[in-house]
Amino acid sequence: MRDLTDRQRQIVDHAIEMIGEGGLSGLTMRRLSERLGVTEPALYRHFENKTAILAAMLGVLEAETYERLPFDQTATPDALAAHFDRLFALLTERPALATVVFLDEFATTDPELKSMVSELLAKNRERLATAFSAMRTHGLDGAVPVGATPPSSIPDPDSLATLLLGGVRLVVREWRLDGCRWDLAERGRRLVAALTTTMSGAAGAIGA
Amino acid sequence: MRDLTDRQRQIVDHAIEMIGEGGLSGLTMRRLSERLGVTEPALYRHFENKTAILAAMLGVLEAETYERLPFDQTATPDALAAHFDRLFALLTERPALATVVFLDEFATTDPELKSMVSELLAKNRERLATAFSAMRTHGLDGAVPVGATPPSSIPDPDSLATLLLGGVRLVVREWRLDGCRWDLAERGRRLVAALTTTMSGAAGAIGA
Amino acid sequence: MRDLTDRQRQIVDHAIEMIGEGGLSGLTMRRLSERLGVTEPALYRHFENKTAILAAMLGVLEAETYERLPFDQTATPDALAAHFDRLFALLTERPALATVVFLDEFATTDPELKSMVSELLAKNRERLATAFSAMRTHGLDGAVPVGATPPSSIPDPDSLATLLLGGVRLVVREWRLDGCRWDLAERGRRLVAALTTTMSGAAGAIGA
Amino acid sequence: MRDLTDRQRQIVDHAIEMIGEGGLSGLTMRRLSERLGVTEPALYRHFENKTAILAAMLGVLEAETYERLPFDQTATPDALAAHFDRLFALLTERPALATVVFLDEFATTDPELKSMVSELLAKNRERLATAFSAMRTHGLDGAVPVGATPPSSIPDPDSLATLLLGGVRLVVREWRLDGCRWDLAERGRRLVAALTTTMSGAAGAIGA
DNA sequence: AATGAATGAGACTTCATTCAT
DNA sequence: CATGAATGAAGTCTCATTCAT
Repeated sequence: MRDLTDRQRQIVDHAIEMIGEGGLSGLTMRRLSERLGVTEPALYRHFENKTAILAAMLGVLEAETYERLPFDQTATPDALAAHFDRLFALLTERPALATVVFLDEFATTDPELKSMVSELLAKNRERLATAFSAMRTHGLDGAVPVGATPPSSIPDPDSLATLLLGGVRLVVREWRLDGCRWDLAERGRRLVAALTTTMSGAAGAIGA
Repeated sequence: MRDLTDRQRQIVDHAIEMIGEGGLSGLTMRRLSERLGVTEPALYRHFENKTAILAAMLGVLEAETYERLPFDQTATPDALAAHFDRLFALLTERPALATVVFLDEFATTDPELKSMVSELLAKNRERLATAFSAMRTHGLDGAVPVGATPPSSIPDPDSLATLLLGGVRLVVREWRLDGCRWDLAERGRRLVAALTTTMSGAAGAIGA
Repeated sequence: MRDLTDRQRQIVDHAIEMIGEGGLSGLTMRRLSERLGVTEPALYRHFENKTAILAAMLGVLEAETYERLPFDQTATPDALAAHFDRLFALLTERPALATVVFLDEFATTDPELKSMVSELLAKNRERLATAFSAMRTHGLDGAVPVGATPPSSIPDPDSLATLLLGGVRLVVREWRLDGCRWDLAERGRRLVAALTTTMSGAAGAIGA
Repeated sequence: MRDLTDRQRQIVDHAIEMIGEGGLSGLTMRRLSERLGVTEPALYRHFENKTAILAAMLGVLEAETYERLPFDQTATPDALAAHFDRLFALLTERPALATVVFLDEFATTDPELKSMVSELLAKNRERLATAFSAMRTHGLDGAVPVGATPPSSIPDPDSLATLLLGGVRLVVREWRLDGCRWDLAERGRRLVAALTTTMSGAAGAIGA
């Protein structure tokens, strides 16, 4: 994903906002150009396609999400919670992202974008799964010395990752559907806690 | 709107299939009529407009999903697992539903549909939440006598419901994105198990 | 080429006329629809594509040209002359055809049409070549009895066909470029005569 | 307009190549500028507009064709054959010219170009006609002394010129349509021979 | 109950060209 | 001499919908 020019970045930003407001179908070249105060053909000087705009958007999202939400080296429940706290804060601050980040509509529209979304999704889940794997190895508090018996009761990291990511997606989605009227951060924190405390209980049971 | 005629039901069925193939944007009145072997105006004999078709579709989905997937009275982890097993079987058998059931695209298109989707989603989650509540009250095996101390380590039923529902949605979504090429039932079972066994561990720790 | 409906035929006729006036680039869906007194989308009820219209046009041209210009069984110079007389009369009567019949622009626009044009051209030339072959076999007046030595001085039928067809095409083209201001039939007759009399002379020389 | 600058010449050359590849509609200012490695406005430094480029192109073609294909003073069949041999060699070497040289599409686009094409065509034909006239006067081998009775069987020089030029154009066109896959020189030689030998036969018959 | 024909709005895209820098 | 940014006009095509029959 080559670096975007200022204008390109501007276009992408407006596109995100528009999708936030009216979904993917709310983003048309015409309306996008109007919002930028130019005519439609002007957009084509900066992007080859509408698809190119969407692709750039995915790139920006990936960069922004990953850079603004770096994953802690130490994979503890607290680190996880902090990570998602930052995510919820970001989405609260810029709700349009909430529509776009979890954008599965893309999948049906353009085959080219389909794989991009697919990959992005997979990468997200793998990062989480890796974190859960680490917890299994080093203990939930990261304190288990190397070589010690892992608390094997922590199950299938992949499934845990799917549960957490899916849960987060769902809560964000409901928040959007409800017009962002309630406190996403609070509800989200409870969600993440629900998983991590359950795990703590389970791990503690064995560790005891 | 209730009690669809045969023809209406036929239309809705084809619509489901078409959305399964090409997403919401893959469903056009033209293509729908072609698939039914009639012309477009014919559709308007049976439904007022496209929105009405989608609304009817949601109704059918609700009925079909809920009727074919009755919730067991006994809210035990096993009952949950069985429930979702049935869901995965249904989706494997008729993959088009996988696209439609979790259709959030709807939200952006039509305000009328938006609330329908919202409600459907909420109802789903509440049913699950109720189940988790019951587990908290009666123990995971449903054997805790009324009045006994609940295993309080089972957290926030709403969050658990969101995690499970979200996780299921996500796994189904990935399955579709991958072209339904892997075994949804197997992967899904692992997912549900991941949550219930974690809960068992936690509950057991305290109960012991 | 399935039979065209009345409306389709109407569209094709107007298309021919428009190409006659402004070349292939003079034919736009917008202008075509305007001339028919309808809006653009109406055209798409009758033809899938602009290409489909052009293809139908080629079909009509082939039919009309070949049916209105049947080739005499007896392949004599006079028959040839008569044939082309009919062609020149047809073009004079409906000059738009002159632009379309020899339309090579098609070749560059649409790969699908390219082969249609190619074939049409080849068929035309082959018919002529067959006629020249017959002359070689049966004599220019068709009177040489079977088995007699052919007047071998009549050369390469294919080349003769190319010369004649090419000459006719060129004269028609010049006529169009000059705004159809001179007598195509007269000039065309001289052209055909130039070839056939030359052949007569040559054949006579040997036959003598 | 005369005496193109280096840059102008470069532009025209690329334009020829592009028309060769995609027809007149394959030549756009955008693509032309891309191929030259500059932006569009740069082209307007060198030519007033697209028409000017095409006009310059016609000029170049005329010059190049006529200069590289000088007409022999002696108008004999052999000289004609040699002339066209050189033409076929030129086209084989640079097939793009084949599309451009006989470019009648031009006629429909721009009235200014229309007359240029018309004139070019006429000049071509007249040169040939003059040659045929000379043959009529001086005999096919150029040996008939001035004042002798011309072999009157050689008909209408104008028509002969049209036949030959038209035939050549057609054979070149078919060669292009077939993707330049066969030997143009060989096929072209046969074509020219077909006319000249026919004439020889006819003339010989009388001359004898 | 269905069709044939049409429509208004609007989708994405391309073209030749211009203007300030 | 060239660019970056933009434009007006126009291109083909699709969509949901309507109306007379």
